[in-house]
Parts: sequence; C-alpha cells; structure tokens
Amino acid sequence: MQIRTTPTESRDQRRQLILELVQRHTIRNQAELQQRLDDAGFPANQATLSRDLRDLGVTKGREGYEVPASASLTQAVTGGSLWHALHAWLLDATAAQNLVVLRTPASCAQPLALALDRATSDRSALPGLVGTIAGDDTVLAICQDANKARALVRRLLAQKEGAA
Amino acid sequence: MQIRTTPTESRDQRRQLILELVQRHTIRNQAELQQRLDDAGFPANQATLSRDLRDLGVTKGREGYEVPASASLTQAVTGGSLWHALHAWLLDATAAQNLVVLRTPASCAQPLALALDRATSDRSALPGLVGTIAGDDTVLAICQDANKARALVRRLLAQKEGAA
DNA sequence: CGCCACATCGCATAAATATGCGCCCCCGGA
DNA sequence: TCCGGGGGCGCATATTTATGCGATGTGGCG
Repeated sequence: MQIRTTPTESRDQRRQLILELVQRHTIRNQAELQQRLDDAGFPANQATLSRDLRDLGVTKGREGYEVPASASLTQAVTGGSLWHALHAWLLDATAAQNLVVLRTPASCAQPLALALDRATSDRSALPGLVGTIAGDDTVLAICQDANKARALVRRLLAQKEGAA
Repeated sequence: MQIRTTPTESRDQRRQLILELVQRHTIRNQAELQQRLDDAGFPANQATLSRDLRDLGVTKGREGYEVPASASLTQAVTGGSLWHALHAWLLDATAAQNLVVLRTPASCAQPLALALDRATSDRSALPGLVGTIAGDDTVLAICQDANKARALVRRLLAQKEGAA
C-alpha cells in the first residue's frame, strides 16, 4: 500500500523535521543537515535546504543553527489551547481605556497573541476583543470600549488562575 | 597633535561601531558593513569583519545582520540609562489619546522600549505609563489616560533635549 | 481529457563567509 | 638596545550559502 503525498505536503514535513533536528542537535552547516534529513528519509539538495532555512527563519550562530524563540513557541501554540497559553506565558494584565496590556516573559508575546487571535475567531470565546498587537514581551489587546477591556482583564486573570 | 591608539583599542572601537551600525541600519553582507566602516574611518577587510561578527555574536537573518537580544540587552543595560537610550534612539514622540507613539531609527525600537520598561519598574520614574510595545522603528507607549500621555511626551522630549 | 498557471526542486554557478598562514606591531624582560 | 612572545590583521583560498534557470509534477478549469 502506498501513501500518496503531494509535493507541498512532503515539503512541509521536511521543514517540520528540519525545525526539530535543528533544535535537538548541533548542526553546523547545510551538508550536515542534509545528511540527517537523508537518514530520516527526506533527501533534499543543498539549495533546497538553503531556501528552507531562510523561509523558516532559522539563523546560524556560533554553535550551529538556531530557531528563533518566537518560531518554536508559535509552533507550540498551534496545538495548544488558550488556557494553556495563558498559564504558560501571561504574567500580568492591565486595562488602560479600551486597551489591555498583557505582559509575558521575553519572546512570548507573539505566541500569546496568536492564541488570543485564535480564540477570538471562535465567536463568543472572548467577547469585545477586537484585535491584538504583539511586541517581544508585551501584547496589546484592543477592545471595543473600556468596560469590555476591564472585563477581559478579569476574564483572562480568572482563566489563568483557574485550574484545568 | 596625534592621538595614539593601541591596536586593541581601535579594534574595540571598531567592534562597538559595528554593533551600532548593525542595529541602526539594515546591513545585508560584510561588504556593505565594510563600506560603512570605511566611511566612518575604520577600514578593515572582510576577514576581519567575519571574525568581528563571530566574536560579537552577531547573526545574519533574512533582513540582514542582527544583534541577539542578550548582546543588545547587555549593551542597553550596562552602557545605558534611560537618558542614554532617549538620546541615542528617540527621534520623535507624539501623543494620541492615551497612547504615545515614539519613532526611532530602524531596529532601535526594541532597546528603547526595554529602557522605558526598566524605568517604569523603578516606581515613579515614569508615572502613568502602563506598558510598551515595540516594532522595528516604532514604540507604542500605553498610558492611563490622555493627560498622562501628554505629560509623558513632554517629559521624554525634555529629557532628550536636556544636557548630560 | 487536455491545457495552463503555479510551485517545488535540482543543477550549476555566483556570492558570501570562514580560515590557514605569515607579517608586523607592541610589550616585557634581559 | 636587542630579543622573543602574543595578538591583531591582511592575503589567498577553502568552505559554505544563495540564486538564476530550466525541468517536472500538481491542481484548476474549460
């Protein structure tokens, strides 16, 4: 039996694998990465790897390739819930007019904002939340008005405190 | 009159300059960096730059070289007070309702925001400031209300203009 | 079913970066 | 003053990474 894979499919699998390999091992150059991919059954050419790494935002530091924090965290959140995100990353929430300022550990704002956005698109999950902007350790949540903002703060903090 | 500089001295000056250049501008390769250093009176060849960048821990991302957070943070924290940060990076400040929009040179928003955050945690340094979010060349400072925002603008600009 | 528009990937090669080697300068000691 | 010793740097070159281009495979549409 043969499983059919579209080209894009296998490409994404390969990229996913690259992310994992690069995080688990110290990979000093693309040849080395190519070798590991090959072993894992994802043969690819150096040119392809160069493009993959660029698209994934992976950078080369003194000790080999590294995945920027935001990428790995964003990856994590894709499978996670809002509750999980709040527990993991939310340090504090403050309302200011119709805005809510959320503080997170460094580099965690992006994934938290993503989680909020995802929750927002599920109607009724976070009523009154219009949108978010994320910096490095701060997320700005824009609400319809000051009351909604205060309500959001209460809700988020409650959800953070609450058990699973 | 001739100012004498030991080799190590000029090397460190060059490296310091590299750090600044890389943060302020988008530099895509070492030739470009070489050009800028040359203009600034620090001629060096490509090999030297390669070694400098490695030793400084500067990495190359999709949009040019970047100083890892730890390095720029160290620089900002060690070398810099809020005053220093304002002088180095703040171009302009404008209030909009309870928000203040701060403009900086490219890539300088992050360190400026960091400096503001640090000042905020020293209670009373910047009253009314709730939090900041930094993009690449813009910092958004969120205040409790419009009056506090206007006050913050005045304060920042005054501090920027003020002498050492 | 045939065709076109789109995207990935490999090949070859250009471009960019790293490094072995040796020179030269500065420093400290005889 | 005359020697080493050590470090920074340039030169030439090896190594690594990026990219123009064509081939190939896929999905959409008539």
